Amino acid sequence: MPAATGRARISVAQRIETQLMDEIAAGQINPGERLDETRLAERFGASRTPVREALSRLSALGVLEVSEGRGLRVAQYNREELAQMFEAMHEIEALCARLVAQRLTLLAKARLEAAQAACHEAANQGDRTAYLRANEALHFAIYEATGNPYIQQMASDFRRRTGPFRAKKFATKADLVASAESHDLLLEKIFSADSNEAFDYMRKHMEESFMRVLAVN
Amino acid sequence: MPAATGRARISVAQRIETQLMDEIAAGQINPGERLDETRLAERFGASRTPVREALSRLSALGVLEVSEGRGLRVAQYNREELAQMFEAMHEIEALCARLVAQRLTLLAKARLEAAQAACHEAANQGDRTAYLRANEALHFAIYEATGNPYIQQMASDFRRRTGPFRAKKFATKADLVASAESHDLLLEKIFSADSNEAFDYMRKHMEESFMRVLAVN
DNA sequence: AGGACATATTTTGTATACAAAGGCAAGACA
DNA sequence: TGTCTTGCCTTTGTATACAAAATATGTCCT
Repeated sequence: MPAATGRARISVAQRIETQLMDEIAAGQINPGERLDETRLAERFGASRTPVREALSRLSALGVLEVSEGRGLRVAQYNREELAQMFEAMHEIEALCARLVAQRLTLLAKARLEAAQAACHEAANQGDRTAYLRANEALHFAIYEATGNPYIQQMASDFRRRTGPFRAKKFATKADLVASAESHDLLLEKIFSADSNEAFDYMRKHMEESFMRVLAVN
Repeated sequence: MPAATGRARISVAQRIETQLMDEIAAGQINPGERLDETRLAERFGASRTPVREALSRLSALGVLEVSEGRGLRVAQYNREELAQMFEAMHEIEALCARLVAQRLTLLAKARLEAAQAACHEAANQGDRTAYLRANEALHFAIYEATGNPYIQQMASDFRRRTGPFRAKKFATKADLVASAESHDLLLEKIFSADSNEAFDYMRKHMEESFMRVLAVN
């Protein structure tokens, strides 16, 4: 197919990959759901080749897994696996918090504060969707503030993989507000430049988060 | 990779992927080197399709990167990027050491000791190739001993990505012996169940390692 | 001789065709 | 009625063909 006109050098395979990734992270496609190449090809108006490429990459990233029988499914975890994955994410996030506390730049601090403000606004309005987005943005801002793109990447990957399971965790407005307040404390620790405190608090924050996840999964 | 537990039905694409991964990690294919689909297809006696799948997955894993112009190359890093990547690896390894110290099982301990014995043997014989393999095995044993497959995966990925740069680091027999002795201390800390000591010492060990890498890259 | 334009070649990306491996269903036999 | 077998059919994996983009090459004109 003639590549899309204009300067968009994005390949069909890439488009499909990011689209699927987004839908999976947002929980629009559920864990365990099977992905049929032919159907996807049809849906995206492309052939199976770019679809396969996208699926292949996603499975390399651990977002998809090979089904026992055959085919690819959105990765699905039992409670133990969930716990392990969240443990990994906790550790990475705590590591990030420590690093940020150690090397916070003014720019990064400003970004963190802006992200946090967005969280509070969404929480106060009880806008669940907006809060989810703002929450993600805040965490990504923390990763970015480490100044280490590899750590950032690693943390982002985990957040994406756990996305489907965290999506349902915020039920009420009170949940949102509580989460935002927890962020306040977290940022306070980070800004205090006490890296150990930041590290510990992030672990605490993430554990709380995981308990909520367990409650709904 | 969650290698299928069932039958060993290996696809051509998988074979190519692992083969390339091994060669890259071993430094047989150098960073910056360009990978030509057609040539690889020829070499593996397959068509471009499975080659593309393998390359695609490897690039998703960060082992390959898209060249500025076009095409895929083995990922190549300048000194700053190298430092960042090694920092990430250091942190992950230190994290592993801490976790292992916290939750060491007898089986894991036995495995670690066996791996360490293999290191010593290779070092004493001055067998560089054998030492490299034994060294890798020891580190992988540490990852495995965390009991967390996701952390294990993450650490393994980093080790593979940094593989090409660490490959040349052991020049003399003395280097090997020194490394093996450093491992002795590391395992001692881990076995002592003092997770903070293990964490700190692993960082130290990795820093030393990185200094060597910088010297040759 | 030098530059600009055109053409060839290389290379990537996508589509389609084809083959093989399981699963599923229907029918046969106990 | 239950189970086993057989054949179809879906789905995956690989090959090949085709199209588009980019770079390299060459030629022509000034």
